[in-house]
Amino acid sequence: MSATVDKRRLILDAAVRVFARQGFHTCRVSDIADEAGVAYGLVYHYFPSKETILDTLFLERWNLMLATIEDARAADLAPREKLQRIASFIVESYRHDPDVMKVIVVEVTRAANTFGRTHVERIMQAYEGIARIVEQAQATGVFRRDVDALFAAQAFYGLVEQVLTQWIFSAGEVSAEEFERIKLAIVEMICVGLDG
Amino acid sequence: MSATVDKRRLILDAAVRVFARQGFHTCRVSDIADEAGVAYGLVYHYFPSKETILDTLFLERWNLMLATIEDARAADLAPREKLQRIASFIVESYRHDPDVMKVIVVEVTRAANTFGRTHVERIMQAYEGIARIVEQAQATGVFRRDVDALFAAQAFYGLVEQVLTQWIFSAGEVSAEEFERIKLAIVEMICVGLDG
DNA sequence: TTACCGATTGACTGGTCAGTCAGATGAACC
DNA sequence: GGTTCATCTGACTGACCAGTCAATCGGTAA
Repeated sequence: MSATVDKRRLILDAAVRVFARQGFHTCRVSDIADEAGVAYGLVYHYFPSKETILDTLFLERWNLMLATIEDARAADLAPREKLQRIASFIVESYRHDPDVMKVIVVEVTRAANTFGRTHVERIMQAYEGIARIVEQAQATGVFRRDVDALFAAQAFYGLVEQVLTQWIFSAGEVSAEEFERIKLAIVEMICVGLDG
Repeated sequence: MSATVDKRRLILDAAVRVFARQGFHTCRVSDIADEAGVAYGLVYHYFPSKETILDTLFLERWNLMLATIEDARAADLAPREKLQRIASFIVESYRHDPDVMKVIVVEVTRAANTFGRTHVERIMQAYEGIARIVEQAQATGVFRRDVDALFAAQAFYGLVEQVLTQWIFSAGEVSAEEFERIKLAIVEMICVGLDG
């Protein structure tokens, strides 16, 4: 760790870009090294394996997410505002660094079935945190009681992830208005539904 | 194509199991051949590449899905029943062959970003079909008009996919009651929302 | 019986790439 | 100058695997 540049960080940031562009399985470790402007071997000085890099990237962001969910849950706010905070956090995460969210959604969340049993647990923690918010709202009568809380949490998270997927697919720039509009639309959709 | 066994079909079915178990990138073509009880070379007699096998599996099922969506849209039913048909089709698809749905959710959506631009288009067709159902329901006043139809379609599909993901995660058997319960819960959630 | 041809076999090849390692660099300190 | 140690370098290796291909099998028809 020098005063000039943190090479470890440099490698992580490069890896995000490469994973987002080429996909985890398709890219080579040398691509990451090149993108970071660093020698091949240095990657293995800081990380024991290619997969560890992906794990690190995922955990850095996901832990922030879990913290946000817990903060929202514990906050003195209406249930709707709590969900709003979480939706906003995820949308802002994408806005600030689309590549990280793309990698998380495409490479980790979806792939968690095939490998990394560890991550499944961490991913579930997010659902459970959101479910707890729903339960509390049901207890106070703000939300209907005849919906399973975990199911509601899945609906919420599923919608958010779908929105990100849509942005990832379209590959074009998303406008500031779109970000703000969607943030509100997500919560509105989940709370009120389609019936007119 | 003999009267005894269709080897091509045998290979496709084996591939589904292998992809679901090991993941597309992680498995070897020889794993597929072994699983099918067929010589390695025969795989390449029927398919030009490993990726083509995945494409074929995806298209077989996705085309059924697009047909179901179009049928539902054109049917003389309440909008809610139309959505119900689609949700039921996907849930039943999972019930009947979880491996196929797992591969589609996990591998194809992932691949759609990195390569296979073709698939993105086909995937979008599903959203658009659902969106058309929503639009029609908005036109007749059954659904609220202040929700973007494509966004509503995403919410619907996102929830369904999330439910599948949950079942894939849990890796245990899902009961018949659970399947029926969830089918209804999906549509209820999308139409009515959480507000009490 | 023979000739033909698609189905089937599995050994082999050529290229790829994750991870290793022996050594270079340079900063800090004596 | 010399010693030490973390940082850094990139050529190399060993394993792996998608895809090829020459050979064999077996059914059909002349």
